[in-house]
Amino acid sequence: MLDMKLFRTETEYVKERLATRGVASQTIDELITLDTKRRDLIQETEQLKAKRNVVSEEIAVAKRNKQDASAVIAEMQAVGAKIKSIDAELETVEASIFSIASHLPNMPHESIPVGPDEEANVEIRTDGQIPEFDFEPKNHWEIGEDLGILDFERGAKVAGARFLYYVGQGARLERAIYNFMLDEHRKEGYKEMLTPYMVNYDSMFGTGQYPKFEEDAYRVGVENDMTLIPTAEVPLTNYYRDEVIPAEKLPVYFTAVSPSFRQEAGSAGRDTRGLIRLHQFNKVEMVKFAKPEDSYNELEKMVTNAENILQRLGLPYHVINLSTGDMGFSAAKTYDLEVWMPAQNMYREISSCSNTEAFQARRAHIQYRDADGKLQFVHTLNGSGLAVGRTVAAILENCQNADGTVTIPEALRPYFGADKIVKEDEL
RNA sequence: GGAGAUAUGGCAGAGUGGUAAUGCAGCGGACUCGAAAUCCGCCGAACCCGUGUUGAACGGGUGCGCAGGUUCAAAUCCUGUUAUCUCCUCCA
Repeated sequence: MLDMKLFRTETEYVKERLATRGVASQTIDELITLDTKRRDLIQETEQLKAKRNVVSEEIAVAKRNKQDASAVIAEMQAVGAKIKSIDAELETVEASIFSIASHLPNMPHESIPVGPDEEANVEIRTDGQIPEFDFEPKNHWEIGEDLGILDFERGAKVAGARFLYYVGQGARLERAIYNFMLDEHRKEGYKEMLTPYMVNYDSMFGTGQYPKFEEDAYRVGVENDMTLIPTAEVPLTNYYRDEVIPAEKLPVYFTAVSPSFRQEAGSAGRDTRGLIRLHQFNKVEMVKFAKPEDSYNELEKMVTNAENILQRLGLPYHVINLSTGDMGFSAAKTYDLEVWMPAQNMYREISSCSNTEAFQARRAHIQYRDADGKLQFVHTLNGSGLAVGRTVAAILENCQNADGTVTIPEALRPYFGADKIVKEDEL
């Protein structure tokens, strides 16, 4: 959520910045009209309430003195009715303001490329050696199925398309990867957490998924409305919802592994095979709460933390700065890490690190007291470190051998307990 | 799942229809070489609106877990709801 004051005071600037994210300037005009209306109504009702307070005191005095107050009371009944009708009107105006404001995306940071879509993204740097094969490299799902460590067929039977079983060494590889990632992040100062996998509406609102993207999430429960988390960012960021974080604790770093549940509405037909696009996948997440003046420095450090995982695993990748058109709803600036996938001969997203500035903090009411003791919104950041399923896919493809086995990256061997994946017994 | 209790500033804690006590903490001062203790004073209920400033102030409204309702007037009465605690039930 953006600061209403900004719309009033910096109207043209806000219009210009939000236009880069596809927000029509009429929407801002409408918002400002409603805001003016709101403030007029507030003044109107508050004057009447001030009168009511004064007269109520007079009535109290009269009653104490056993005097008749029925004439004044009758007069106040009319005032009360007027207040009620103005307040009702005010309520509808505020509801309109809320429904517009809560659907507006964050303002993009000055340093990001302007453009309508991913074509405008800018590559920042590349790292790692793209592997050369003296054989035709296989897709990761072929490798996984041939080795008997990924079972998509039975996943589809038991749950549906875009679900799978990891089998034997596959399950062990997944576990090795997220244990490795969590240990790395713990060393970098992140507090390891385990979070709820279902959250309430307010939490989904706080991080910006709701109300605009309700169709992307899995809603469960009839009596009490819960949502399966689409990312651990939601429970981690909402940890401090409606709280004031003591300034000396900032910055706060959290990390957690969790499943992420996504409907993938609108991506029918894309990435229908393999580990790239699933309704349920594991992800190690990083979340930070920082003072505004530190948040962009913290973003750079977070990207470094995600890159470190790829470097330790020896996976080639590049870092891109997302354009205004490709960025997520809550983000002011986002770096994506894309890992090289040999079989597809292209980079695929494996991490996304964003600074949302005060956008989420304003929705979720997460504050701290600055040096003057004033309440300020913190800045929140989130990043994947990394998507575990896609990491499995990248390892299978980049580390595959001609004989169909897969070599385990050095850093993972203590976690995996072997140096290569060999064919599983048939089940 | 059933029954009961509780929810008020940073903390503790009064307030059963007339418009949020008090204590601790905090800030300033007196006393003191200094501190503690003591005494005096101030401040404090996340917020919103207006005038003003740009991080001075003033005025008004709101605010007692949350959302509604009754009333001229609600922390107080009514309804719903959430969280916590205790007991029962169930369970890993």
